[in-house]
Amino acid sequence: MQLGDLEKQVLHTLWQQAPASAKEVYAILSKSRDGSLNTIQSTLDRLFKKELLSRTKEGHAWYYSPRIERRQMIAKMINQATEEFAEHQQSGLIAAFASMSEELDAKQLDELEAMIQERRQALEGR
Amino acid sequence: MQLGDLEKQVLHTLWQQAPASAKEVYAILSKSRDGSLNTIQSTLDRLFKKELLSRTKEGHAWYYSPRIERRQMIAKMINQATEEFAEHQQSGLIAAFASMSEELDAKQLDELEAMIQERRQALEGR
DNA sequence: ATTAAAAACCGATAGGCAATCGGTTTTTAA
DNA sequence: TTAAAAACCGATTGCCTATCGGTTTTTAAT
Repeated sequence: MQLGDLEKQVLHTLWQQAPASAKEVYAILSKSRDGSLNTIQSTLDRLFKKELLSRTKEGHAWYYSPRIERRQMIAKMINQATEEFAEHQQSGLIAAFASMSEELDAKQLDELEAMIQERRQALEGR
Repeated sequence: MQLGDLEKQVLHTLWQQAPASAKEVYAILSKSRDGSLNTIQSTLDRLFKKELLSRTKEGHAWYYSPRIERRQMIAKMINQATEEFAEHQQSGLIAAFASMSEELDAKQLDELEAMIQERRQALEGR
């Protein structure tokens, strides 16, 4: 899944505020970039066709929402990256750790462990 | 950094066996794909210009090697993904964990913790 | 119902980049 | 010196994003 710059900006916008119509997205993005409403519209359309957005008709216009959360998107990208480059298919996160641990300091390791604990709790509570 | 399919295949090849000349890479890749030596040559050239490969002249031909290890490449892709999509720039790995932990089971958590321990050892030993 | 405005939809175009390869120049070694 | 090998150059194709003009469809007001 390859995303262009504008597509990413539109996704960002919708993660902050959804659902939103083409006009609304345009209103937000036109503060920081040029281009016409039509361009936003076809970008929304492209994202919709890529199944990254859902949409419902509210009154007159389509209202778009992301189909996946930001963090799921990140997870997806990480899985994609590791699939493409890792030797043996391991869990994306395990591969990620193997690849990045050398840059982590003690504090970040603490942070990670805290998150692991949290996750363990969540697993137990079922 | 955007990489095409062939570029990835060439990188894979060189991670397995480097340095290698265009001819050597071609010999390996032509087992599983069509295309001419020239195509491999220009792909190597593109990767070289992208600074993903280094090369030295050994005798008659250029011999190419990856400039970064596989795992560094993965780390790079992960950092790129998180930069593009994360809200606040946190460490790529921390973002990754936040994004992916929900899919981890107890066994994988154990694995992660083991790696964290290893990393702690490495940090102490200095 | 009619019509004007709003929005969606369609199609064309430009630009960037990977992949591809023919042909030419340069290098090497016999 | 020259034939073979390799590098280098340039052109082409195809794919995809971004862009927007123009047309059709939908909506809402009179």
